[in-house]
Amino acid sequence: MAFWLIKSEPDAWSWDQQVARGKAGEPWSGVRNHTAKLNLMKMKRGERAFFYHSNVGKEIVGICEVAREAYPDPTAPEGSPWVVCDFVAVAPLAKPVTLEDVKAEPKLKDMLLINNSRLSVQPVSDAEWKTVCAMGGVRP
DNA sequence: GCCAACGTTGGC
DNA sequence: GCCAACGTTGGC
Repeated sequence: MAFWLIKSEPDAWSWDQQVARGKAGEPWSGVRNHTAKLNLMKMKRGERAFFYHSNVGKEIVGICEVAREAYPDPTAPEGSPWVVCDFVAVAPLAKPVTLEDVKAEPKLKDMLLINNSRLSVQPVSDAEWKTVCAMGGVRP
């Protein structure tokens, strides 16, 4: 069971919009980076990911779940290598965990959110998952 | 609005 | 295959 973090600018696609999609879920389209793509391809149905608002807010706002494993990105040209997974919203954090909070917590010093801030789909370790959940006031 | 980090492109 | 130039992301 792996854990992940996915980023979106709320101006483009926000947590509220994700919640509004309900069980139908939403394809995570637009990834055009090979490292991020590889992470999408590793995701298994039922695995969970933090939903992070980049640029505006700069905080982890919720938890979502992989509803459909990687398949070709419908927004990419035919024959291109890009893929999407579908995600459904599971629960909001009782208290969003900001980038500042993450930086201030020594246990989270190795998070890619800090060390590779441009990667839009990243793995999260078990320990990091538990720590962020505790800070956010939700069950891991 | 600026700039650092990173990825991609193209000349050699 | 190297590296300079350029574009994009995202924090500040």
